[in-house]
Amino acid sequence: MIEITNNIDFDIRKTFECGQCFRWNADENGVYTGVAFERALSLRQDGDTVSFFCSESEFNKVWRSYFDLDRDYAKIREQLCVSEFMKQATAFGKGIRILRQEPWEALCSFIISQNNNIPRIKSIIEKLCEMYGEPVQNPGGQSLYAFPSADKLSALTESDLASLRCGYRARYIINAAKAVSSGKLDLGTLSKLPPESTRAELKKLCGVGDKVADCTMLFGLHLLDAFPVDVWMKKALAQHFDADFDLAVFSPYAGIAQQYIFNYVRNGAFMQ
DNA sequence: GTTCAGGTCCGAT
DNA sequence: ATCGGACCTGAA
Repeated sequence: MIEITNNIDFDIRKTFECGQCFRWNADENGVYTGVAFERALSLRQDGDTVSFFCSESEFNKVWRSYFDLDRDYAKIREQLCVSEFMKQATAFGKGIRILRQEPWEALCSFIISQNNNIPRIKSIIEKLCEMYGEPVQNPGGQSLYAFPSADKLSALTESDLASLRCGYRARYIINAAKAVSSGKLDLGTLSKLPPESTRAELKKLCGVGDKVADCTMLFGLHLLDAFPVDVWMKKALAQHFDADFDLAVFSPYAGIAQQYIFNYVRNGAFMQ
């Protein structure tokens, strides 16, 4: 087990519940368990101490980067405090960190998320993992599965995904898997292109528009300036920002700003 | 029965 | 270029 102490800027609940990911779940004791990079992890938090139930080498090799622990979010929040609203949003979201999720998982998950609600999104993704993901070792006992590879999904047909009940998105998933698996879309080099090209490449996929492309960039490619705008963000921008507001003031962290704003308008009334 | 949910596609202007 | 309707699904 690894403990991070005196940890003033990492709140695992906020990080997992702020809407960026779909596969981390808490048990009745507040212990979160999830899977990434074909590994299961459980972790818990007491005050400013976060305990990772894994070896030190695994923590350093996988999870330190996954949780973006070497970035100074306090400093970024200072930059983002350009208005009273942003002061409130950043204060409310203090402790959120943008996860470095796997590119394919992010792309596929946000394709599934379109015009859908969160409980269904989660259940579709879990079913997808149970059906086609590789089982991972889990000291905690319960069966856990990795997110299925694009290669694996590229060999499926829409009828193979029928039991997911994901509707018209099944076609999008398989098409995207084929593009990635064949190399037509190279997720490995995508983040090295100019951001507008990255976005354009993603949007070539059927079922990937602005929102899904931006979520893939922010959450899957860790391009922190990507700024996904969904219905909640539209409302927030209309209500709390001038019409001529220039997002460039958030650069290069517009995506982190987005997450604070989204979390504040979406969860503000219910969490604290 | 209707509406809604972290949008996108497609055809009509 | 922009706009509106259709779209799988299942919970409320």
